[in-house]
Amino acid sequence: MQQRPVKTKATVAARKPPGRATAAWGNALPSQEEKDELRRSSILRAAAQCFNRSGFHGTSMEDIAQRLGVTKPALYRYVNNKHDVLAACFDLVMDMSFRHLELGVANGRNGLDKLRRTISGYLAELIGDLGHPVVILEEGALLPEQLRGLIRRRDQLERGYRELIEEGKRDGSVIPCNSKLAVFTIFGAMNWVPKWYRPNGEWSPEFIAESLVQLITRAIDAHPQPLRDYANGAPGGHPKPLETSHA
Amino acid sequence: MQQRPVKTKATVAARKPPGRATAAWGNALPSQEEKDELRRSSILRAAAQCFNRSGFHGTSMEDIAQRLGVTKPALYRYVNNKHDVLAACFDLVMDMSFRHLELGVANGRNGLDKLRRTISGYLAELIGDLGHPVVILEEGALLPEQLRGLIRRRDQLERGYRELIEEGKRDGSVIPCNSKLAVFTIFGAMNWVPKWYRPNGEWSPEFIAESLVQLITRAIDAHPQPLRDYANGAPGGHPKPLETSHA
DNA sequence: ACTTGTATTGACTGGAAGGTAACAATACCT
DNA sequence: AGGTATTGTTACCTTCCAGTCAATACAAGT
Repeated sequence: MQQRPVKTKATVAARKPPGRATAAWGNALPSQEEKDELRRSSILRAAAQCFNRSGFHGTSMEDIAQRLGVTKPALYRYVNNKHDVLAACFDLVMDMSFRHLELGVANGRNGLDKLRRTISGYLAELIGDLGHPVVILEEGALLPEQLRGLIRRRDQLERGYRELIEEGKRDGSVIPCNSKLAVFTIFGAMNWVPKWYRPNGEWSPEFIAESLVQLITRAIDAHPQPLRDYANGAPGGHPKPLETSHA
Repeated sequence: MQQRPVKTKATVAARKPPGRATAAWGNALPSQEEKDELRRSSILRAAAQCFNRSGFHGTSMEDIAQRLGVTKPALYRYVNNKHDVLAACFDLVMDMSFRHLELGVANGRNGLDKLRRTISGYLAELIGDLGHPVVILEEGALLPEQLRGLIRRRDQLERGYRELIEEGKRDGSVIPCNSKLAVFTIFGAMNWVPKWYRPNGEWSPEFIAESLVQLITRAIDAHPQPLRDYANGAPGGHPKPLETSHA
């Protein structure tokens, strides 16, 4: 019996288990569904890297395949089409964003502290692994219904950020300000990172994440302190590839 | 005698003047070169709008032509190819950026004030006319030599910003901070504007530009004051097209 | 070794888009 | 009106790319 290729999570779940022993090796080695999902997320990571570099339309499916050492048709066993790949990337970014928002809300002591933790977590993950789907640009490439879904989630995320700012205003940790504009400013500063950050640069990821958080949140901090640990003096630093320079 | 189409400024300058009277109407109506240049910049404006919305690869030459009410081949009378259009757009952005930097340097009273004026001027022009070529994204679409030129100019611009920050550190208007990171943060916040700003929104361009400048520069302000004129309270505001929401 | 289901590929198709060339229309001068 | 430079269009060519399919290599159980 020839089975159709596995494409979506739903399809994966619907496949009936093969006749093979289902729990040999104590489930130590990945099951069929897990292997599929592993490959699928590999594709998403590679796609995100390409999209970040060249944009959606500037990336071909062969580019993605090449990065994985396979050929284009192999991808289509795990994804339906290019638009779904982009949408899935956006989904992952939003998942990650909400995760850090929840962490910040849970652990922060006041509005500003919650916001700091949220931003810090997001930045750390963003910087630590650019393979992570950033893809904040190119939303316009989504199909209309996909775009609607993304906008709904992004608006929800922005509301979460704004609520932290409003909370900070009430508890006195944040200055009076327009929370919408503040969030836009914060998002801009955060999402600009992939434009200039490159691994093997002159700063460690931790330094960058921490410094950026301090810089960004100082704009709305009711009791601004001097920045800690700022690397001052001549940047000097290591040379970088020309493509991104910023010297 | 059939003349080849006019493409570049150089080509335009090289054309010998026609036998027609050269200064009729007291030069009140545009000369040939001026007409060409007008149409050329119309193309660049339309292209920039398309690029901002859909990215370089997501925009076809027919999209640009349609926005101008002509057909694709008409464009090629004034433009060599799509990459040149993109490069020209970037050039215009850089011209504008440097113009405001020089204005800020000339008129500001100290480092921070110069920076404020620079940012304010840039933002005002950016917001006032989104037709202005923003195109900050999609640099990767440039051809290698074009990219080299852009990076050189952008690095120069960033250096100009950094020098203002350093000056502010010396004169006490700016806190000790890493000027590179500060500039990246500022650029991110500024260049994110096209992502969320739409005309006919709930705020006036002046309000947005002024509020953003205050927010952004407060991050490195040695003597931060409360924000002036911030629009507080419930955003309420007018509904916006769904595509961009941010509700 | 044989069989069965899995994973990947080479070859192909249709459509979109950059770019060109010959032709048509318009404006402008005499 | 007639001629001429200018401006724009229709038709076309070529390249690139998303997506498909039949055929092939691979893995694993028996």
